Amino acid sequence: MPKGPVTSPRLQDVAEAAGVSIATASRSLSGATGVSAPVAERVRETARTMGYVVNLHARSLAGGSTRSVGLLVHEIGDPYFSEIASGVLGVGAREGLTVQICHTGRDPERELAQLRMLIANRVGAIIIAGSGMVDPALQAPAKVELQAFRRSGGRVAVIGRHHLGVDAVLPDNTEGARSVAQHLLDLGHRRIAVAAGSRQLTTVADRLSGVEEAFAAAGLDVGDVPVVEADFTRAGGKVAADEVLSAHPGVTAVLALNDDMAIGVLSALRARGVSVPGQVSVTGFDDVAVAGDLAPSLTTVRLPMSEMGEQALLLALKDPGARPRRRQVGAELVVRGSSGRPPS
Amino acid sequence: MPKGPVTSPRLQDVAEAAGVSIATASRSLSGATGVSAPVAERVRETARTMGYVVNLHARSLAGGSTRSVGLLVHEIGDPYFSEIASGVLGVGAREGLTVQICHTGRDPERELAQLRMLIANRVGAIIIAGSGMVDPALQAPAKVELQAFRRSGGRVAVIGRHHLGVDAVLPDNTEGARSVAQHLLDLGHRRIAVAAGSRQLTTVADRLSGVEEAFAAAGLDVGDVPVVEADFTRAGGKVAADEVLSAHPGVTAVLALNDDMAIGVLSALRARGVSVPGQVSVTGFDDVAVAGDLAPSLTTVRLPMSEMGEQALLLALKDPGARPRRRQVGAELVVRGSSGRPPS
DNA sequence: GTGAAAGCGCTAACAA
DNA sequence: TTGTTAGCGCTTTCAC
Repeated sequence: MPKGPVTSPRLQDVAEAAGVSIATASRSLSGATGVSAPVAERVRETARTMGYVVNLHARSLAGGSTRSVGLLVHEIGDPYFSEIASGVLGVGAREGLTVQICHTGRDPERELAQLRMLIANRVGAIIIAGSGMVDPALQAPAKVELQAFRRSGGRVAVIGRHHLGVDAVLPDNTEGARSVAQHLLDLGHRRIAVAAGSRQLTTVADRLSGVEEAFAAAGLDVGDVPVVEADFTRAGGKVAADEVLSAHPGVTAVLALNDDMAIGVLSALRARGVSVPGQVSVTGFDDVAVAGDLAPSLTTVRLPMSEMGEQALLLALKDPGARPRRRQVGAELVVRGSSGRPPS
Repeated sequence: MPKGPVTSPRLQDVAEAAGVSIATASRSLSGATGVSAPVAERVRETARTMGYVVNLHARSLAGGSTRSVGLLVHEIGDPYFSEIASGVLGVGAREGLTVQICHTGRDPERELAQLRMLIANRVGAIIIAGSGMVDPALQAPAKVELQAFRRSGGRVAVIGRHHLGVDAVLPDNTEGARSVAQHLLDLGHRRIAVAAGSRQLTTVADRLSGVEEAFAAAGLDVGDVPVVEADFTRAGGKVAADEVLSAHPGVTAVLALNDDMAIGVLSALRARGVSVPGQVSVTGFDDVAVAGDLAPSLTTVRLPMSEMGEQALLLALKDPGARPRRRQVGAELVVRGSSGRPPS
């Protein structure tokens, strides 16, 4: 952008003003050892009065190191990702790192383009948040890029299951889904519909398998359980709810595979005059901040998103291990007002 | 971070492999003119097969220009800011810019530190989102820093704050607040409490003045209207609601100055068994994505957050004008289920 | 159309 | 403790 006469003071200028060499000035300002205290202080003072700000591009070019990380999310406006981002920004600030955030829009091509951009920016670490794809082929180009990045010294961590062969923070999607399904079964529900996102998403696949596990253990025929696939969003939840109501009118509970869909389901049920949980129970997954403030408040599975973001960055910052590390994080059932006994 | 032997191919390597000079290679890859088509294509092909990725630090050092922008938000986990960020990331991606996001936590000191970091990163533009402080002294250091940044060619735009003397996207807080207050008056409410954030925030001050304007026009004594000051958050909304119920039991409507507080108010009222809008009406401000999905759905004032983010970046990207530009954005009343006539 | 060479602002040997 | 100097990887005159 700036193309004109950009004129910020350089280290050179500070050094001259302070009457020292550029090397001494550099050492003073970067807090390195080997400078006498009074000299260092004088340099810092001159820099301050001149409004000098180090040029990090020059620093990282010369020093070879970077103090920045990249974060790839599907959509920052989505609470799931914004809470993860919050965690990442938090430790980033603590560690003095700058964080570059990019949208992928769940599109492998855009993901790849943004990945390249981050690599071009020579970030020290890349965090990828959000579900992977069940089909490894879709992520193959990204994998190639990432491995080259790691070979050249970059660190990578992902949140959620991926076929990327890197450090990962893994929420226990299967167990979480099993527990919320079990919760509905315990309440006495037998006619349960699942509102799911695309089965191409590993998150959906994992959660679905947890649900099926619980159903199977309860002696239900998994084949009989309607699984409605729609967008993994609020709008998708509405679509799914409408389909459930029209195609499976006897259903007494809708188990949505994320909170966003659950909110859409609640909204669609309200619009149709179906009482929750009186006629139909609804559950979600993730426990986004607003889940507890909905009416009825949403029964869901809590994932510590912010903490997952923190963990991912911390993992990436660690010395690289010989093989990929995994940080399992718990998924805890949170029972609130949207689930109850089925109508008798 | 990476300190070890980082070895990505350099432009030099590509040039050698393609059998051209480094200058020609540079021109070919940056899409500059003055290279024959076949040569350019050959260079690009070699670069591709070698996995070459330009080093943007080197590029901006040499070229003096940057393709990155900084975005300062109070807290990315807050939907208000995450929706703004979404807009910024959107045009950023379209324009091929990287976006660095920082938290300020509404703390002038952290804001200043993050600002310095962005400047050190030599971003081309800085976007600051979120309310400013009524007291200009609190922002004085930031203002100094920003002006130096602009003098050295940087662009700046703010969202929803004044006093900084830069391009600004300004939601019409006063008019929006006036219209929602008028809405409550039209419904017949006379005993209205306001749930406000700190009056130190310009956003709060502006919205408050709109509310008072409406009240005064209706012949109400503004001094009689209880204004409860609390955190400008969900938790603050709960606190405010509790205080309203205990100190001003006759109130028939709570006008919250943002949706976050309104959600807290709704939650507190529900906990106390107060029906909305039967006994008490509640209104918000911002229209965050979830506002329409609450129960009752929230009457509020819509701000086009995502669009505000887009506008701000577009403004910053424009050629700098002689004097600060302002993009006024409308604040539109959205009547939903949380407001109704006062109990008779 | 292509190449040689001079920096961009800084860090990090190496000398003194 | 301080200074000198050689790059980091790239863009961009200026010659050819």
